[in-house]
Amino acid sequence: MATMVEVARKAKVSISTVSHVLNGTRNVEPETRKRVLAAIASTGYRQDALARALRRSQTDSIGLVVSDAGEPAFAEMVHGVEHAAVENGLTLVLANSAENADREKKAVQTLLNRRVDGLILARAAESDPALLQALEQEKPPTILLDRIFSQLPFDQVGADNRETMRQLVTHMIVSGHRRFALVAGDVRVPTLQERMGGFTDASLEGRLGLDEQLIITGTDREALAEELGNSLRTGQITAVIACSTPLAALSLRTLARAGISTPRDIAFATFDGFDNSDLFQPRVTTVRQPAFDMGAAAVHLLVERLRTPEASPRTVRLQQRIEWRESTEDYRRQPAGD
Amino acid sequence: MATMVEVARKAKVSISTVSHVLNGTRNVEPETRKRVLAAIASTGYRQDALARALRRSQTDSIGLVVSDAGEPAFAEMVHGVEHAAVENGLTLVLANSAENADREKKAVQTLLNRRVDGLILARAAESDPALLQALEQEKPPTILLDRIFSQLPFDQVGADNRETMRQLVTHMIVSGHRRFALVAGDVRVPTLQERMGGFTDASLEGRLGLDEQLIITGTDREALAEELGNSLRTGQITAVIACSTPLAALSLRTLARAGISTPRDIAFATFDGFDNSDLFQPRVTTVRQPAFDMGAAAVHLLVERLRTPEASPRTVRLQQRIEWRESTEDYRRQPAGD
DNA sequence: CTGTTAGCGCGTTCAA
DNA sequence: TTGAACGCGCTAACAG
Repeated sequence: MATMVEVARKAKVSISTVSHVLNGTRNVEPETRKRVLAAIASTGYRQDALARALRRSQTDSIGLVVSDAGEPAFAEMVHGVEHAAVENGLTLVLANSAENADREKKAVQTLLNRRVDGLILARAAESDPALLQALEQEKPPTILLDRIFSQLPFDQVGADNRETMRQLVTHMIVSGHRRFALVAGDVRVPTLQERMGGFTDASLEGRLGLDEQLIITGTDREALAEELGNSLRTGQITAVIACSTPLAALSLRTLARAGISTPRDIAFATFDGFDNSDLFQPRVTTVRQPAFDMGAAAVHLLVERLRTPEASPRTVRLQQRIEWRESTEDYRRQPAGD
Repeated sequence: MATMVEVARKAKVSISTVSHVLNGTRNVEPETRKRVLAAIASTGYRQDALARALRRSQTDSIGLVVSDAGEPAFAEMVHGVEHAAVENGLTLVLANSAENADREKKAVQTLLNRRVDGLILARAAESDPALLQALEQEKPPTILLDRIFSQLPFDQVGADNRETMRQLVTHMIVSGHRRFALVAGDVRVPTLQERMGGFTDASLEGRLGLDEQLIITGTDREALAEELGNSLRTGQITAVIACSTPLAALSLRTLARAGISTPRDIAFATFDGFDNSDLFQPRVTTVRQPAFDMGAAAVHLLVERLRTPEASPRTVRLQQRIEWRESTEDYRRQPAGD
């Protein structure tokens, strides 16, 4: 690899001149600039971003830690982050915590060692609280993505999970449902907690009895499926709501095993959901996360933060859209009480 | 940020000793090592990967350029690459070319400027041939992922697209189909070309007439849909095969618009396909790409290449699995000729 | 077993 | 308008 020295020699200038034409950081005689450019072309010189970063103490790169690169919603977020990053002249360094506190910590360490200019964290469910405290100490510019912890002094971007869930459930109550099963999953995850919160809100407003709201929580898929299956078998429940894509898959599978189909026998809705839902049966009513936009928003917040490090933290909540489909349409069965 | 100098001073040793306990690169008295470790902890020192990389001319990072971060198959590849990367102590720098030659070139430039130790490329369809030539010149360790160009002197990993398509079509011919529509899409993409090749192979072996193999190629979605729609309306075709997820979506949508349903009226199969296919109707027969494994394989090849730069290039083809489902099962209509 | 020191390739002051 | 020279933080060769 050619370095500046070779370019300088070839162009018969000093390396400082080369640097300046490269960065446009001071005026240089058109004539000499031309010579330099020619020398660059002929040597195949390429600026060493490492040395440059070391010297400027700025890498023009950001780190992104996602908790599950597998889920489509996260993949879209990554996509959005990458897109907005290049738009802002930033390179993206990606790490995956696989929902594991230890890997998450290591990932953050690695990224910090690489001197990324900023960090975007979609935190793991069992994330070590100490991690965030440590970050508060060192205060590298950090954005929390998707999973919002409201009392934290960080910039954050998420979706209005609680409100959207409230709307979803309210609508279903209005159309006659009274006995719900909410497949909530791991409620240590703030996102899922918010969704559960929205369900509770709507239940209160709709004056649902406690026995009419079955909330299924937990980490173990088998256990979740079994609990759902059992309660389905009572025949009371008229609507199932899943709080994430994996929970939806699990729920649909459980429904199928129990010989229950939607929308004929039961109503069904989910958050996040599946791609191309309108091509397939059952057409599932889905709360779509603006995942791409969330990723992009995180980058924008980060860029802002880099510009004004002392500004007070902001939380951005993006709106979600409810895509109503047949799985919640065909409600005919009325609960016994009516 | 604390530097080695501060750690050294605090531990009353030289910076070289600090470096050596950090990297375990030479023996050091347990006593002094302890002092150093203590100093590191108390200063909150963190090794600067930039300076280290500059000095060693090795970044322990790899660059990945994907052509469409949106498609699930690519998302899975990214996932696989990331996973295998950390396993090998490598950090992943991600870029997206969005199927655009220009962005792809810029991405490669950026990555090279960052002095990544190696490159993994899932190339864009309209990728500039000059790009690869340039790479051959500079020869940074490079792996071509998913889209294989057989005559190129690079390590490559792909799937056995041709063979799998041949099997798929042969099986369908055997079960009685004779009039196919292949939605092939942009056949400049090697992957899609291979799949088309497999279709032709099977047609030959199955003695299909030329009028019995409708191959729909092109870039414009509208045009593809229209051509498929038109040929569907002739009522001759008994099987549609889509060569990628977006093409499958487009095909299913076209079928729906034409009032044709699978498997009742027509057989349907696709490559790549949709997540959780077994939960939804129609249950689509799908050739599943081992995307995660392909990503991981690319990293392994890269690590090998870094170890032995002069070894001759290898091409790895991973096997694909055909997931047979109902969309190809229910074949009753026989072509008029039988 | 430990310390001194010369760069890695750049950006940036200071002087001319 | 240009050049000389220092140092970012680190590794590794050399010396002791």
